[in-house]
Amino acid sequence: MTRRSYDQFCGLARALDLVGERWTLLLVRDLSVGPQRYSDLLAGLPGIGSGLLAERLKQLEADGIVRKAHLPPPAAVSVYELTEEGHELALAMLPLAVWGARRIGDRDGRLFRADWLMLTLRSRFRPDRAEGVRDTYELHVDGEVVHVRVHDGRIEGQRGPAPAPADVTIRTDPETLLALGVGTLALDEVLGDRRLSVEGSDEALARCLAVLGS
Amino acid sequence: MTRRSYDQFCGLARALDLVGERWTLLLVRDLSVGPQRYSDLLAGLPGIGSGLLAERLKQLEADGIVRKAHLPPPAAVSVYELTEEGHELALAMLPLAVWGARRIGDRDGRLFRADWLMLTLRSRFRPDRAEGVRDTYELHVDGEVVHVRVHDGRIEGQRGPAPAPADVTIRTDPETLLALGVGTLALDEVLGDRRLSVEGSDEALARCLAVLGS
DNA sequence: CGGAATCCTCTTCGATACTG
DNA sequence: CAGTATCGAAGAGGATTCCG
Repeated sequence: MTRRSYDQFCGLARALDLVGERWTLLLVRDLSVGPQRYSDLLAGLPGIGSGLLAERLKQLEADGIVRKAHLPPPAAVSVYELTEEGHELALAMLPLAVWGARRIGDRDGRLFRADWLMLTLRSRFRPDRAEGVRDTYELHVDGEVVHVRVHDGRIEGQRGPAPAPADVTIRTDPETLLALGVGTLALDEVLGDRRLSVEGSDEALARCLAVLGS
Repeated sequence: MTRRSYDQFCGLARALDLVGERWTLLLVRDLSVGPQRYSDLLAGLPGIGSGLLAERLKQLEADGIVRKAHLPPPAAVSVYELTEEGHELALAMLPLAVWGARRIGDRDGRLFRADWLMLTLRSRFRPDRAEGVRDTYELHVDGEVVHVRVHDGRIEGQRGPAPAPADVTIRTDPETLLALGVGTLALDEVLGDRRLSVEGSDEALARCLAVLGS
């Protein structure tokens, strides 16, 4: 059970030794939005197979990238979550995700989950424009809801609807949102379009645009 | 010969479909320093196996990341080089390389090549401090020589010694240089140290430090 | 039912040998 | 030198079983 290694004194080779195997980075992606249970991870990655998921999680745990946490009763379930190192990794793989998003082509029947867009959304975040902003933006895409909270110059995504009424609510489709995320489409180009609809005060919308770099 | 795909409408999954297989990103790394012949690539990646190298190159070529070029006579050899897309990829994988470099531990007998440090070196480059700088820095590490040229606010690495006398020449060992590259060690900490020696005018050295973010 | 370990088949990898 | 061909070994995928 000794893991294969490139055995090179090189940062990239080392990173690939740790997280270069099949499924590993996608696991980190899914956990980067928030803790997940084993069965949620399994369901969220069609094709992985239970044994492989268990093995990958064990590796990530051994490497200090993922940690198992137990939610207090009455929930009393155990979840997997990223460690601090894991969150640094999630940040480091962002440019790769953006590179891929620019070459993604048409949807073409591929699986889609709204929380994957957290990645591209995070990549457009401009901390320098977020000073003093404390907003919640809700996103409806393809029947799913996610929201992001901006506060203290940071951005944080979550699955599901916002706990309190959102400052801005955006409804759109995966293709449009992805194009916005990678910058091949500007938000003003689709504002009056049927591909996208927006709710919220003009002020909040202006902040949203600024913070997300449009 | 149909390639396996995650089949997800997600930038990261798409990137991994394209370059997530074993050896692929290391190939891109090696080509990011300059064109290479088939046999050089093979020799530079111990363990890859000739068949796999040929297949990966074919895939990368089909995806527009790598291109085959024929050098004019009398050299008359064919080499592989990155396309524009390939160079964008090389840039996008940099943060991952830095993340890995911070977790690389001790050398411990692992293979090392000086040109791999081009990656971490590039990651420390500060274009904003490079205005008007037109320098060449030569690096001697572990018996190998590489050099970087800074001009027009850009940085470019090459294997081998600098064509003209370098403005700054640095001699050090892999561990020290990697630590400098990821920022766990500051250059002034080792300047008077036996781990590192420097040649060049004080002015050139000051520019070198500024441009490489020390 | 969540969280795996096991078994079996198929694909991919790694190493060497071979060819234009 | 630039690749193909071949083949045993390792890894992946899917279903089933086990355990609390």
